Amino acid sequence: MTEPVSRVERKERTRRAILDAALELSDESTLAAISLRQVAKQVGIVPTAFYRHFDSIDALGLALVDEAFASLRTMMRDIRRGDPALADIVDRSVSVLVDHVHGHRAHFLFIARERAAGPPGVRDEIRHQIELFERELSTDLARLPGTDTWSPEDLGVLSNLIVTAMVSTAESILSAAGRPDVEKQLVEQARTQLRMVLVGALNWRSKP
Amino acid sequence: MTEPVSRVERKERTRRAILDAALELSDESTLAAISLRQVAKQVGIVPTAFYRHFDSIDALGLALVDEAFASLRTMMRDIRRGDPALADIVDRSVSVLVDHVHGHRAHFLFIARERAAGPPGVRDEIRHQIELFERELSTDLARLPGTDTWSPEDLGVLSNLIVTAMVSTAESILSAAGRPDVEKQLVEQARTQLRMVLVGALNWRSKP
DNA sequence: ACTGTCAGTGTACGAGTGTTCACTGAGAGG
DNA sequence: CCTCTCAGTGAACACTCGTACACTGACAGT
Repeated sequence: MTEPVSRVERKERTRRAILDAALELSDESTLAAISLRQVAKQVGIVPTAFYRHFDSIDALGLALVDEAFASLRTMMRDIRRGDPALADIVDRSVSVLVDHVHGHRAHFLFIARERAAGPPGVRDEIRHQIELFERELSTDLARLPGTDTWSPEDLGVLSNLIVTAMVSTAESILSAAGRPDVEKQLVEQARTQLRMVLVGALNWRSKP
Repeated sequence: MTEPVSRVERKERTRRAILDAALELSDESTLAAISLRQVAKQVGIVPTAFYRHFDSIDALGLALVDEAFASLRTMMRDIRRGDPALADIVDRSVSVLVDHVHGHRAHFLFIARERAAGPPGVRDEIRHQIELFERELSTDLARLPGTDTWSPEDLGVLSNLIVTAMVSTAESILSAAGRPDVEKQLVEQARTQLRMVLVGALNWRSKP
């Protein structure tokens, strides 16, 4: 079963266990309210051993942010993959988002919490990553037909609106866990909102 | 100066001091990470005296939520007051929002944090209050001309989108404190987003 | 003037906190 | 084989934490 246990491999395994433990504890509390000792107890190591892997809880938080956004990036790739048929781009985007929220529930929960309440460094990093998403979306939108008359500024503004709506949708879905009817309604709402925004976009002229 | 100090008045004064202290401490941390003793020290009372006013930190949190949303309600009234001239309703709404964010910075900061990371009871209450705002906005929108063809569901969806965007704007402005140029840009972005949504709304037909 | 109420005090407790330090012992490299 | 590295140990430190308890003394009602 667990035969080849090299030294570095063992260390990496413990590191993972620490990350998972912190993620699990973040379910019920904030990172700022989690103690190094709680994490250590959950992992099954002595508190001081924690320092072999991270300098502080804050550093652990930054590592978790990296991890969470790495999985978000694969989500974006999933959305872009395949046809850019404008007709069902909305349905496709929303359903991929919902799938990822379910598949990476802990990560989304962590980001949602720490975005507002995490240590300053963690908050800044999350804000920065979300900003990167907006920029990516912006260049994607620029490739769409009908956006010729748009100024780059307006494209950015639109991207921000869409990303904000999707972040909000993800957070709502998280808090609707275990109530499939509520979730279904939220998904339908997200679809409608995207369509509304799209209708607005198609009738928009920059510098009106 | 401080002549008429009746008993109940003294108590109320201490209660206010506790609320203010908690609000101030929330600037740098989450309610869940704030200790009863920190609050007591800041107020200048002994820790056990805290219980004369609140059963727990959570109860304090709920009181703060009530207070914060009371001031938000006056904001809504400010927006509604006066002419419903559709032309400058956007500019008016945004500028009132910005004014209130500046005038009640601590309250907005508190809500933004606790909305995502507060104790469950506090989170639920905030969510509920925001939902009430959406409903209010929904009935306001229904009074606007051109919404005849709208279904009540779509009105709710649109309200949610607008409220979400405004909440996000408020949070962004909070984190842009001390950088007037960034704030100016955010305000302009909020205006543009509302206009985009409005354009979408005017071209919308329910059940397309 | 006498008395009851009650906001605030002071002490004490057991439990949990981050961080230090010297340590152990299994795996890696020569 | 023998040494070096280093993930994890365990005791000890000087705190902070929430809460229980008996208390004081100024105000309010009679």
